[in-house]
Amino acid sequence: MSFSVQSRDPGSRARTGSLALNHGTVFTPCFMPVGTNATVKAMRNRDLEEIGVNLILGNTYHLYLRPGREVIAQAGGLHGFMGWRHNILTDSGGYQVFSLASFRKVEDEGVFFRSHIDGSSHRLTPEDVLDIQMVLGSDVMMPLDECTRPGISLQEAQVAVGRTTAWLSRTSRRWKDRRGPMTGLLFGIMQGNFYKDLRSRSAAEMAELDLPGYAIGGLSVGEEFPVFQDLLGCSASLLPDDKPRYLMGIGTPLYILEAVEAGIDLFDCVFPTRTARNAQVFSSEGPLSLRNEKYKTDFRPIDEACECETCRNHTRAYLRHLFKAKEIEAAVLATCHNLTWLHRFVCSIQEAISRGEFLRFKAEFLSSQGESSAGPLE
RNA sequence: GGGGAGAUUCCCGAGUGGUCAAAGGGGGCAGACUGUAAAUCUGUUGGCUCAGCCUUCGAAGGUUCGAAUCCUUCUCUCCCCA
Repeated sequence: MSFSVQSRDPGSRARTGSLALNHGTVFTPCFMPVGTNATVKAMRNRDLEEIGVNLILGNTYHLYLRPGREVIAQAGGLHGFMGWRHNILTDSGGYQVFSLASFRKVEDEGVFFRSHIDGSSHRLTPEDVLDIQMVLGSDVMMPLDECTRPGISLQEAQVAVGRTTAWLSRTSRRWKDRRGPMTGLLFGIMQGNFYKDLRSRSAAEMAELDLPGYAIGGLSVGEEFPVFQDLLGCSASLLPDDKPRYLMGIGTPLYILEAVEAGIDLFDCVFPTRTARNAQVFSSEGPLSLRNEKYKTDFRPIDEACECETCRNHTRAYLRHLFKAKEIEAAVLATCHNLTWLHRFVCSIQEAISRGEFLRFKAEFLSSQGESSAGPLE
């Protein structure tokens, strides 16, 4: 068994655990920075190592289109290609079925789509997607799924979740047939849109496949926070307790706290890296928009309590200047801060769970984030 | 000394009688961003007692129902010839 629960919070479903992967053991709860194109934007591998990151996310769809599986195969896999010695989880491209909806057509056999880069036509089956991830040498592979937007009808959601489940069976069969000693783990992905019955059915059908881990997909796709909260609680409780649970696509403090409370072990999100490039940074007092005029002569670090390289060496006023001047270093420093800050935040959550004080930690954190606990955190 | 071009809202710059508080950039200010088509995108950017009114297109006069746009004079800038 690659996953084991280490401690449980008495007041919630939160737990700590360890997940043994091919490139090292990951302690959970764990936030994975997103490195879609074989790089976490604005970060060098060494920067990530210094932060303490040992699991990042890559994207099969993007890497398939560019540089292409042949290049990465010749490089001996994605780790070697990008020079990353630690773990990589690869997303399948299921999210692009959602985010690039105007470019694709979904059929039972697979996804037909036009490249967002050059418009060329492609077809990817669930088997193709698994095969590509095996070429990449992913430590955790995600199956092709159909991520749907909020507001679709029950009938549409049924079709999508049925297809996702069927694709997962095919992916699982392929994985079991072809895996060797160093093959990465395959996780299932729950879908079901915002229909609890469908979520329940999806979970039950996934569990029959007895996979090493299970993910919740199709949340945080534009729904209101209470809707997210409700579906998350329900969805997480449907997944097996002895397997890692991965909530896909969340990464703000508030969402992470909700996820951990619901028993989630892994999560990933572009939010910390993207918003850093757009001048928004986390702090213990809530998020800061570094371009704002009020920081013009604010010579304090982003967060007095943060020990990241940015906070140790630079001020808000300097960061604001770099953003205003459109200097590359602005993105580097802000990204470094956000990933460090979030990593420390998740480490604190781990410690709180170990002490059995997760709910207290959550309450204290939320009250420290200014007047609104929900607004600025999102 | 002679000839020519031009002065527009924070900047550049379009506009040549009404639909112009004035296109488009830039800059400024603010907002968004959650399995990355994102170092991106959106809003806003004269004033006020704000569905209306006032002030504004180098300055001052004038023509006209009406002018940033036409006429006169002036100021300044740039280019060419002596």
